[in-house]
Amino acid sequence: MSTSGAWNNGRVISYAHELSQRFADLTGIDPELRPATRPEFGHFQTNVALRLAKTRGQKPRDIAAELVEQIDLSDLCEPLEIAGPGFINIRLSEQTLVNGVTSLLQDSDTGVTRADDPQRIVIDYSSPNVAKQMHVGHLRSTIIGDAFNRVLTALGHTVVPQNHIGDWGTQFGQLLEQLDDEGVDAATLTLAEADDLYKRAAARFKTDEAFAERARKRVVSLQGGDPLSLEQWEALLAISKVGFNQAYARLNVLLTDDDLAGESTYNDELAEVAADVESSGVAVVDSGALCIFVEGYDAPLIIRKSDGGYGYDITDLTAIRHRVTQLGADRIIYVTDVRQHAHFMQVFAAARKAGYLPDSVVAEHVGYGMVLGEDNKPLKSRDGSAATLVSLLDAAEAERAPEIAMGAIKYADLSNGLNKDYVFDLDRMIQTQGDTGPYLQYAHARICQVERKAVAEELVIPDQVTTLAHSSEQALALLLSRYGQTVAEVAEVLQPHKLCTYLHEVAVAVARFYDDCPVLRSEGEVRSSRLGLVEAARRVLAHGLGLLGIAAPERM
RNA sequence: GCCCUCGUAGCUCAGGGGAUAGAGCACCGCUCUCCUAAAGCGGGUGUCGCAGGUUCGAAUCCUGCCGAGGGCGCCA
Repeated sequence: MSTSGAWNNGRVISYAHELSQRFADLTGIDPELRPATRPEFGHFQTNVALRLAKTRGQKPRDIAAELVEQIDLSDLCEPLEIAGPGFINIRLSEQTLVNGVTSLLQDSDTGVTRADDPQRIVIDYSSPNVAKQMHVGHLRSTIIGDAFNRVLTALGHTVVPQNHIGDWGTQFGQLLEQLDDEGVDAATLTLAEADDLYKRAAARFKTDEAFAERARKRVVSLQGGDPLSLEQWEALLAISKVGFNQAYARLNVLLTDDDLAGESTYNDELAEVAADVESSGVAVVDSGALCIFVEGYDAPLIIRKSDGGYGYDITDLTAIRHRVTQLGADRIIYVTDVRQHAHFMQVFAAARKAGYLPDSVVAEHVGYGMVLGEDNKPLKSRDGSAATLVSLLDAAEAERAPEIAMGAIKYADLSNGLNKDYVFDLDRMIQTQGDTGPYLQYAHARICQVERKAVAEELVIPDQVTTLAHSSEQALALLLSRYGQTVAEVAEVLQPHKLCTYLHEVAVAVARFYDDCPVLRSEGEVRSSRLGLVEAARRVLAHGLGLLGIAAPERM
């Protein structure tokens, strides 16, 4: 690779990677190549000389001079410069930037390179509760998980989404009793009506002891297979799916009914798993309950409750076993509320102990923070319960066209660090100024406009560029060359905001280029190259927004 | 009590061993007979919560403390 320049078997390669490799070959250490912190420092910088100074016992600037003498980057770069205490500053040549944009234009994957070792990756996300409306928390899980799905798929992995819906909890006893008491046929309800009915049932459960007793018994009979109860349960499931799918369609997420794998899925395996961990000695009976104690945690996982029932600990454990043995997962990603972090860490540890999660399989919990209202408290609806997902989508669509509104909401959610809470500020997120979804969409739409006019003038959108003389052209070209690497990083660290930050930088560079460099009013080779550059930028924006699940409209 | 996360500009947040700590918003100017001004350009702010330590170098790593939020046996 070290002599292949900007090309690698026709695939787009990262300059950062290439340069990094050459310094590593020469020095034997990671050069920690970084984008330059200031434009006058060039395009990239490395502190490798500073870091070698210690072991070599030489002055950093002397080492830098030595390295600059030895390394040959003339096929890619301008002459290297040594600055400050011993930094080596690297500036790519215009020809290198030109080649980079051309290779991007000729790459059907827009610079995203497929993984060498494609994996089967299970992502557990969305996970709404049956007979309840989706709320803000599900919004986050759904769009974050959807972004992971798209990013990992783009890198060539096989993603197996698992929508772990809450379809088997104790709430069903209350629901079914309430249905009977009100004489309601579950199949006739909407999801919102079912939600209301559940709220009435939950209120009664707290105050009406006779009702509570009936509800508890009803759970037992449902889980014992009572045909009438099962029929009602299935009806609730059916109307819930309708509601979920409406929300997924509006959000344009990839989930389908094929991805449903609710809690009830594992019901038949629970007794077997309990028996297994008990006989292997991984689980022990403590205070009447079957428990797995994990080092570092005071409280055990409750595999089987003292009353003989099963809870979520064993369901999650069994789900891991299923995902490893049946779904063939190499990596499992859970996208849930950050408050469940300790729970999943404990479940992973227990699963390793029980032999359900081999060391070869990576399990990760990605926790996200709360969505807050203007008052900095969890976002609530009028009645004090958590705000529904539908109400948020409605509010946004009242202000903007659907694909802009959804882009605004998704970008606002994905562009913050995941584990932080954020305030749902609709006015801010729908603006086209600032670090927002609509700003990125606008940058894309503007490029489309230029291209439409070009085509109307019977120009062709080229698949190569030949000259990039202006600093705004070069800045954009350099940024575009970092796209594939950025996507790969997001896949590794599971932090979508890094892609958001990158795409915002691209949009800013596009806007600046747009102001500085007329495309259609330029001529000849310059015009052709600018059309090519703008097309490369359009592809990166469209592709990147696509990975975030955000539409890239051609007009706004 | 134990554990986790967070504390960076007036506000919302990036950055997580390296050069003068960056964006966006807000505020004040400037730029359309010119591809969408839904934009761009210019203008200035910081005890990086506090105190020690490690290092040639710390916002970044370590320890302690302060502050905010969260989690800790039969709910999910």
